[in-house]
Amino acid sequence: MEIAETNCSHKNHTQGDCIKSILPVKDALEVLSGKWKLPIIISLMFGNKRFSQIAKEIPGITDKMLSKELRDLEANCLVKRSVYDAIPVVVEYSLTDYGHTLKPVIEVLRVWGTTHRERIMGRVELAVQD
Amino acid sequence: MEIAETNCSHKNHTQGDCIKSILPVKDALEVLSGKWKLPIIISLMFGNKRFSQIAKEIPGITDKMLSKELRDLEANCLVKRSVYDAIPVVVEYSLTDYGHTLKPVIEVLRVWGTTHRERIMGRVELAVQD
DNA sequence: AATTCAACTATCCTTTGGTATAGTACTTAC
DNA sequence: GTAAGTACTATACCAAAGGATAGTTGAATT
Repeated sequence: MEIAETNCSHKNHTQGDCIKSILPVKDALEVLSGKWKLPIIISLMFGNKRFSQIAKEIPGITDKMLSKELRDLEANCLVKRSVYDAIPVVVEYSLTDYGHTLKPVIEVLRVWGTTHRERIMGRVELAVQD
Repeated sequence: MEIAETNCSHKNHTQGDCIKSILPVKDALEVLSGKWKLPIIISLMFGNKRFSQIAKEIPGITDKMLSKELRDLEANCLVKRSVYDAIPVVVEYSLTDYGHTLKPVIEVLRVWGTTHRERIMGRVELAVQD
C-alpha cells in the first residue's frame, strides 16, 4: 500500500549533492577537531604569543594538550613555531597566512554561538522567562 | 635580564577579548560536536527525510548513532520529529527554523574544507583521481 | 646551594565517542 | 508462515581524547 503523502521536500535531489557537501565539511572539521584547536587559533588571531601566554589565555588547558595541539596545527600548516635564541630561549607561535584564512570560519561560529548562547540562557523577551 | 625583542604583535589587547571570542565558538561547537551531527544537518538541508533515507545518505553511520544524534539535535531544537500515523507509521525529520540558521556556518565550512582538500591533495595534479 | 621560570615531555588513568551485533513491534508481501 | 521493511532500542566492547601529576633542561635569581 502507498504511504500517505507527507510534506517531504526531497522531490528531486540526487543523494550525490548531499555527499558532495558532507565531505568538505568533514575535511574542515578534521583539522579543527578536539576541544582546544579553535581556542588556540583564536588566541593567535589576537597576535603572536609564547607558550605560556597562550596557556594563560585559554582557561583549563593543560601544558600537555597545548603542546600536542600546537604540534598538530603546525603539521597542518596553520601555525608557525619560531625559536629565537635569546638568553633564555624564546619560542613564539603565530598563525601562518593559511591559518588566517580560518578567520571567516571563526567569525561565523562566533556569531552563531553568540545568539545560541543568548537563546539557551533564556534571553526571551516575548516568551516565558525562567 | 631583558628578553630580546621578538616580533610579537600582542602589544595592547586585553586577555578578555580573547576569551570573549572563545566562549561563543565553544558554545557553537558543542551543539555540532561529534562525527555525525553536521552530516545529518546537511542531509536535512536538502529536504525533509525519513530515518532510513538519512541513513542511506550518510555513508558509514549506524542506526544507533543516527537515532542518538537525531535525539540530541531535537533536544537542541535544531531538528523536528513528526510522526504521521499512516498505515505503516511514518516518522519524518526536518530542520526547524532555528536549524536553518546554521546554513551560513555549513557554507563557510564547506568552502574552507573544499580549498583545504585541494591543498592537501596537491592541487597541481589534475589527472589523478581517487 | 636551592628556588624559579620557560617550554616542554612522560606516564598513568578515566571518560567519552563510536562500533558491532543483535533484537523488538508492527505490518505488508509472497 | 516465512520473509522483508520501518524505526528504532539494548548490550557489549574498544580506541581515542583528554585530565592529573610529575619530571626535565638550562639559565637566572636569592
